[in-house]
Amino acid sequence: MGRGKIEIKRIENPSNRQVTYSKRRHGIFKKAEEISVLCDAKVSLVIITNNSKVHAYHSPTTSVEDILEHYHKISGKRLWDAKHENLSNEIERIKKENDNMQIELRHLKGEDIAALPYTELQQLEDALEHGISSVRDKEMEIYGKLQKNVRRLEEERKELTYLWHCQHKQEVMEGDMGEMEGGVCINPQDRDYRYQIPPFGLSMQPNFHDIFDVK
Amino acid sequence: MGRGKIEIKRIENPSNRQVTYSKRRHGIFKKAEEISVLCDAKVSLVIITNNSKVHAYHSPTTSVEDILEHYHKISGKRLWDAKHENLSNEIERIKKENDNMQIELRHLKGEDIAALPYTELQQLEDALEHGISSVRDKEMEIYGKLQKNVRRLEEERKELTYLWHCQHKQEVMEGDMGEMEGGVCINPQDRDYRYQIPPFGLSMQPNFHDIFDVK
DNA sequence: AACTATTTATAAGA
DNA sequence: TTCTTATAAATAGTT
Repeated sequence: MGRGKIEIKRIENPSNRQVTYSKRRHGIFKKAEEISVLCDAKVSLVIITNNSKVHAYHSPTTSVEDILEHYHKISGKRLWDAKHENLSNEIERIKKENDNMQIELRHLKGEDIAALPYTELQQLEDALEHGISSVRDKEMEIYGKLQKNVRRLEEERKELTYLWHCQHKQEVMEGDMGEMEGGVCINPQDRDYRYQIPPFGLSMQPNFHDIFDVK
Repeated sequence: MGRGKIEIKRIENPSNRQVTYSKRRHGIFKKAEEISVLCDAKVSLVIITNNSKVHAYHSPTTSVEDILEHYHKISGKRLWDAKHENLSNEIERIKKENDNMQIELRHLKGEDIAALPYTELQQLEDALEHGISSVRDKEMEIYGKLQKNVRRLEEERKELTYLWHCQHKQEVMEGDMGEMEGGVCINPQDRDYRYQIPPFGLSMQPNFHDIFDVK
């Protein structure tokens, strides 16, 4: 039906193919509508081009879902039932896993253990022992780092306090009799923490973050 | 396109409708195949008559599922009904829950705690302390019941041994001088465990099940 | 996007 | 039903 007969095989020229697609799509959609009206039938027509463009026609009173549902029921093929079943199975599986974990958790927290046999109680006790010792190890480790941090900060504070002390003395002396050579005026070996509260605003007390940020 | 032009509206005469349906179905299926071949497109065409007969054409290389999947993705319409979405959502939710529990469990078992802040470690320790004390309470309770059970069985054994003892004596006496009145021959107050191993086959040792089945 | 020669589909009749 | 055939409709190639 055209100026010439064509062979039914892939049209290699892309623009020709595109033109033919447009024309024939229009045609087939019209046919689809006509058969649905004339013959009182439900029609679902979906076309996907090789560039993944989708064109679809569905007879007015019915949704895609309805038609496919019907199709899938009658054809006996499982379209999405399989998926549905898979999902359901997975939910079952995960829920079971969930329940087991829930039970284990509750047991570890000492709940719902009334009905447990003695041997399981002992296993539970072992697990808890192991857990608590791990946690305590970790706490000790953190505590150790904390102490090291505190010591380090303490050292720094002493150093700064000492330096401030020297500086102060020097300034006083400068006021009296001019410059003195060098900034160090006390033997470093002898230097010690003589000023409990540093007289400058900067607090040398290690704060929470300094202490706990130990990783 | 026929002997006369027809109006596109439902054909009321059922046999005419049926005839037209057959002819046009043949026509549209042919068109569907042609467009799929000529234009290298995937086609899904499903027709359902008002008597629920289903006729379908699908381009050869693709299954219904593929086309629907594609259609669903690209059109953004929901081919999968609410059920599916609900199932998917539930899976997501449960998986999340699962993950959280998994983490909590591992923590309680002393695993993966390296990166935990100190405060959480302390909470963990508290939880473990609480758990272990519950478990130990329960163990003690069971132990108590066990002891009570053992005592009870011990009592029963004594009783039976005592009774056996009387019976035995009586039988011996019967053999000598006939029947004696009553079965009890020793003051119950005085009865005691005089026979370490009962001489009958029935062992009075409480078995594992007797002891541990204490709920 | 129109046009039109030709093919194709099909309505009505047998 | 199915086959036939006159005719409507679709469309290939062209402009």
